[in-house]
Amino acid sequence: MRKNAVEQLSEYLAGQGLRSTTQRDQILQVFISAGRHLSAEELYLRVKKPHPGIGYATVYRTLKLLAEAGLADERRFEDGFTRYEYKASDDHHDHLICTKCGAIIEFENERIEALQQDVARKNHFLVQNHKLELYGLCGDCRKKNR
Amino acid sequence: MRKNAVEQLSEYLAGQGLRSTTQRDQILQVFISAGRHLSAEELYLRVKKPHPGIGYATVYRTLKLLAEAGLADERRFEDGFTRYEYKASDDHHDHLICTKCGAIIEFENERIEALQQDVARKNHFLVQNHKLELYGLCGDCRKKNR
DNA sequence: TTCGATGCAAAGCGTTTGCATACTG
DNA sequence: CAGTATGCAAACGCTTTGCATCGAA
Repeated sequence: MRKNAVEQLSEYLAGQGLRSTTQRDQILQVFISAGRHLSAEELYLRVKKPHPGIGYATVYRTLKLLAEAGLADERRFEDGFTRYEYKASDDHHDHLICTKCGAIIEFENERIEALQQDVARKNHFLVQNHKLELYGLCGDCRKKNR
Repeated sequence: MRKNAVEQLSEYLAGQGLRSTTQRDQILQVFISAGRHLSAEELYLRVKKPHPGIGYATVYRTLKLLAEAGLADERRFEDGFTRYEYKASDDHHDHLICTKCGAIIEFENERIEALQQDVARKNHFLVQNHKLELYGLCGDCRKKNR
């Protein structure tokens, strides 16, 4: 866990005139330690174990908050629901997604990003954000298929 | 409109033991002539004008059918609902999406696709499909912003 | 003590489905 | 005729919201 994620949240909250709460801290900690690409439901279930009183809505609200605070990225994959991932400061990456087992592999590729900028420039477009997903079969599923 | 799209649908239906209906043909024709990236609702509204009797569900069901028949691509953008686009046989492309006015610009870039294959190969991954979306400001909106 | 945050349940919203009826093959 | 397709409305699944209560500042 990044050493000052909780602080980063506190600062954001303070700056917005919002309040720090135990629930928000609990959710943030579980979120960070739980691994990537969680749906709201997955996070809710994980948070619920140590903190049974927590409500579904609070998880949703906190996740949106984390996204606003720059601590989480919100992504919709093709499975229809929104997943969140903890956002380390400047670590941008894209995804390989196995259509059979659901595995999600991350990758980065600077050359692709550079080409994206070329495309944008040619279209007088200013890129703020992008999303690249490759759907297919992961190594394991390819083996099993044979 | 591609000259034999209706035939292509008929063939698919026949092959699957399904039936050709006037609604399916009407929806397909409106879909093709209506331009790209339609949501089910947009298509429903457009089909409704000339064919008021048509039902919402039929549009949804037909759209899924067209996707199965290979005549349409189903995509979820970040605005939360599914959009469909008419699929010319081998015309693959990606999207620039303006976060301000909603404009969708298409592009193709072979070098990016080649690099995607490299990434996949390194991860023992077999790509079946991919999705690249660049979100940002289009030329018009950049001008207006100043 | 004020006003934002929480938890619950209900509402929203796009999409899907059950069912009686209409129509294709 | 048999069985699929349609249209309507109700159901769905994920997400958001209203409201009374709780708790941070």
